[in-house]
Amino acid sequence: MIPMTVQTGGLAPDKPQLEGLEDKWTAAWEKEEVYAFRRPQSREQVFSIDTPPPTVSGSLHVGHVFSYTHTDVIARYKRMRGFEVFYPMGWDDNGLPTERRVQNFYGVRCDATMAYDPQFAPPEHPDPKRQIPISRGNFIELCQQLTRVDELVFESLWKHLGLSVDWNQLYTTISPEAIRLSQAAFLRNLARGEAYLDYAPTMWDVTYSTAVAQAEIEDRDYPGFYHRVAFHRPNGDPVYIETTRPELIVSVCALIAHPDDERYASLFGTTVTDPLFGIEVPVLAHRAAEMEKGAGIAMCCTFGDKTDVQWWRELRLPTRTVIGRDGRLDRETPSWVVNTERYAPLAGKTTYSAREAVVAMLRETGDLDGEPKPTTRKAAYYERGDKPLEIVASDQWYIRNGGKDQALRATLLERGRELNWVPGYMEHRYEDWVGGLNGDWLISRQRFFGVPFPVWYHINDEGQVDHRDPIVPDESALPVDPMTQTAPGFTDDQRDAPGGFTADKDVMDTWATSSLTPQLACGWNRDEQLWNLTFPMDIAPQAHDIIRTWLFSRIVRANFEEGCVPWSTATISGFVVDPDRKKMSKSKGNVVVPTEILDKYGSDAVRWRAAMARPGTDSPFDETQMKVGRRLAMKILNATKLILNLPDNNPAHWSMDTVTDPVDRSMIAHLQGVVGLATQSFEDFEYTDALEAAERFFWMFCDDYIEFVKERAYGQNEADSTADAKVSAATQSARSALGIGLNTLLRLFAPFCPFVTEEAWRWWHPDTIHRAAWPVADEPLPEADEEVLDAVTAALTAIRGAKSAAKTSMKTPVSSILVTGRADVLTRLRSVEDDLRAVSHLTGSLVWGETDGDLVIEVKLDN
RNA sequence: GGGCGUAUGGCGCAGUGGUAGCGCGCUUCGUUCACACCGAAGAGGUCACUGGUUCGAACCCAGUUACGCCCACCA
Repeated sequence: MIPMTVQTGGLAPDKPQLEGLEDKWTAAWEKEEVYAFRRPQSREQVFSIDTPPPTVSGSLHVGHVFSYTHTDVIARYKRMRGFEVFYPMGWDDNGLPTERRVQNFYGVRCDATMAYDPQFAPPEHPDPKRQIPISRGNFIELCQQLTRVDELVFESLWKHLGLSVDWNQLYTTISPEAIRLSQAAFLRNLARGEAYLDYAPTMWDVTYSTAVAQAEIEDRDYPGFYHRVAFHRPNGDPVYIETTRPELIVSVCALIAHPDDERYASLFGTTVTDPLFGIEVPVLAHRAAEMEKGAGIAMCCTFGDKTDVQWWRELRLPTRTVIGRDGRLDRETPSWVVNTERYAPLAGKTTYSAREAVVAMLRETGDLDGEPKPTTRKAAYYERGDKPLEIVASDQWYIRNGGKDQALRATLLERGRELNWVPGYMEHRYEDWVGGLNGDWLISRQRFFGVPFPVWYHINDEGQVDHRDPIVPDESALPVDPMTQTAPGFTDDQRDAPGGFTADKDVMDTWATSSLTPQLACGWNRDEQLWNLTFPMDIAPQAHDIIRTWLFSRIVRANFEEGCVPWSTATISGFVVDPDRKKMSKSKGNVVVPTEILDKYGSDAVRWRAAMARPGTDSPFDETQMKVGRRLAMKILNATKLILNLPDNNPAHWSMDTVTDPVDRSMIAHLQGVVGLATQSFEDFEYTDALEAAERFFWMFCDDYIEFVKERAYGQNEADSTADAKVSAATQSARSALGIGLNTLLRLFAPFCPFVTEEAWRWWHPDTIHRAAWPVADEPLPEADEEVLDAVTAALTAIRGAKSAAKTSMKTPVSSILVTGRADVLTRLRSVEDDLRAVSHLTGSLVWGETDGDLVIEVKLDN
C-alpha cells in the first residue's frame, strides 16, 4: 500500500491552500476514471441511484446543491464500502419548460402550420415581446441547441461541487433513446389497457394552450367579485344567484340547489331564463349544492369549476363550451344563444374583458342586484403559468393511476409501504396524495418539444377522424414521429385524406418520460446485462415536493411494467428556505445563487453545510455557517501537514503494533467507537450523524490529543540521541497513533469533503482516497483504556483555565501542579505524566493526592 | 376543514425518563516551532403553554397556542 520509495517527513507543502482544489482534483478524477461504473459480477456488488434529472431550462439554486450533495455523500460512502456505484446523471430537457425558455431566449414562437425553413437563423436581437413565428421543425432545433448549452453549464457546476457522478451514464429526456423508450412503454401500457384516450373536461392553461395534469396545479389567491344576478321565472319573478364569473352566464346549463333547501323546493322541475341571452335552463336539485354558500343556488356552467363538471356528468347536462383553447370567448355565436345581438360584442373577447362587458349589460338591464362585492378567491393555476386555468373538454391521453380505480389504488398504496422511507414520516405524504387522487394521470400536452404519441387515427370516407381504433407502429420501428412518418399500411398521400389516416399531434408531458428514469438509466430493453445489475435500484433521492409527482409516477410505471417498486429506499431531502423559513422562489426574489457561495467558501465548505441538514428537514440559509465548513477543511489540511512533516516521520512505519503509550491507545479506542457510529449512521442514511461524530472527534483530536502528545511526537523528549536514525518507542507510538488517526479521519471525512481529503491523502498515497476502503472498527484494541483520554482532556482544561484566568500565554511555565482525585483517575494521569509535564510547561513539582471527589487540578504559575 | 412536521441560550441545531449540550455570534486573553482561513477561557437557557403519568419529564400521555409544508373547499 505504501510505496517503497515513499519520502519521509516534509511530505506536505508549507502553506496548504483550499483555492484551486476543485479544478485540480476534478481533472485528476476524470483522468483516473475514479467514479466510472465498472460492471461487477453480481447485483449484490452494485449500489444504484435514480438521480433526479434536473430541468436544464431552469436555474439551479442552493437547494439543488444541498439535495444533490446529500445523495453524493451516500454514493461516496457506498463506493468506499466496496460497492460499484451506479450513479448516472440525467438532464430533463424535454417539454414545456424548455419551450418557454426558448421562446424567451430567442424571441420566437412555434407555429405548427408553417413549413420547415432550413435557412432559418434565430434573430440577433430577440424581442421576447414580439415573438416571431417559426415552424415546428425549426422550433425543435432551437430547443435542442439551447439545452445543449444549458447542460454544459449544469455539468460544470456539478463537477465543481464534486458530485461523484459517472458521466459515461449521462442521459437526457429528449434523446432518441428516451423517445424510443417512452413510446415503447406507452405502447405496452396501451396494449394492456393502462393507457387510454378520453374526451373529458380537463384543466387547461390558456397561455400555453395545453392541458395540464392534477399534479402540476397549484391554488393561488385571485381577486374577484361576487355578482348578484337575477334569472327570471316564466312569470318574470327573479331568482338570484351569486357568481364570481358572470362572463360564464352564456354557458349556463342549469341552476342547482340542495334537495333539502326549502327556499328553492318549489322551483325544482321548473325552468328559468338568464337575464341576457334568453337561455332557458332547468332548476335542478343536487346534494353537492351548498345551502350556505352564496345565494344557496348555483349557476352551473360548462365549465366554471370542478363542481360544474360533477353536475355536468351526474345530471347529464349539455356541453356549452364558450371559452376556447386560447382563453377567449368563441368567435361564432353559440347555437343555444337566443338573443344573438347580446353575444356579438362578446365574441373573441378574453374572459376578463368579457366579464366587464357582461357586467355593463347586467347594469343596463337592471339584473345586477347591488354592487359587486370584492372577494379573494382561490383559483387553480398551472404551476408555471400566470393565468387561472380554464376547464375545457377535449381528447386527451391518460394513464391509470388509481384515481378512478380502488383496486389499483390499493396496489399503489401497498407499493408505497414496500419502500424504505428516509425519513419515515415522509410516507404519509405519499399515502395522502395517492388516497386523494380524483382522476387518472393526464399525460398528453398540446405542445411541440416532447415525445410524440406513436399513434395515428383512421379517417373515414366522410373525412371524420375516428379516435376509437388508433393505429400503432411495431415496437421495433420506434422511435417514430407520426407527423412526418406514415402510418403502417398507408402511403403518405393518404395523410389527412378521407379513407386515409391522420397523426396524433400531441406530445407526452415531460413527466411521462421522467417517470421512466429507472428504465432509461438502467438500460431497460436495451442493455440486459446492465439492467440485471442495476434494477430495481437502491435509492431514489428527491426533495419532498416531488413525492406526489416524480416519485409517484415512477412507482406507477414500474408497477405496470415490472410489477415491483423501482427502488428499495426513497431518501427525501428538505428545502433550503430563506431566513424567515419561507420557500425560496424566483417570484419572491429570495433565491440564493449557488456559484457565489461555492466560489466564496469552496465546495467542501458548502457540502459540509449541506450535510448538516438532516434528511427531510428544511434548513434556513445562513451564510455564516459556510465559514464553519471552510474552517474544517482548512484544519484538515493543517493537521495533516503537522503529522506528515514531523521530522523524519515515515508513514511506512505507522503500525498498530508500535502504539504502546496509554494515551495513544486510548485515542485509538475512542476513534474505533467513532468509526462504528459513523458507519451505522451511514447505513441508516443518516449522514448528518456520521459527520457530527467524525467532526466532534476530529476537533478533540486536534485540540487535545495532538497538543498533548506533540512534544513526544517531535521526539524532543529524547534523552539519548545516539541512534539518530531510530526514534524512541515512545515517539514512534505517538507517530503511529497520529498517523493511524489521520488515515482514518480523512476517510471518515472523504464523503463530505472530497477535495480537501483527496489533497491531504495524496501527499502520501499514490491512489485516490475515494476508492480507499471505508474504515472498520471490528477489532477491539486490547488493554486500551478509553478513559485515559477523558482524564487528559479534563487536565488540559484545568491547566488552560488557570492560564486563561491569569490572562497569560498558554506557553507560560508552570511552577507546580497539585492533582487530586480518585485513585483510578490518578493512575491514568500518572501513566502519561511525561506528556502532562511537557504540555503544561511544568518547571517544578507534580504532586498527586488521592481523594473521594472529582478530579481537581491546582496550577501554580511562575511569577 | 384534513394530514404531516417543528417549537431547547441572540441565531442554527443535538439531546426520547436520571446533574441542560454543540457550533456560530458575544466578552476576555493569547501569535513567530500545524493552523490568524488561528488557539484558549468565559458569560448566556425556569427546554412554547396547560394539565396528567412517574420517586424523577426537554423527553411519555392529553389538550392548547404559534409557525412551516402538503391536501381539500372556494357559487
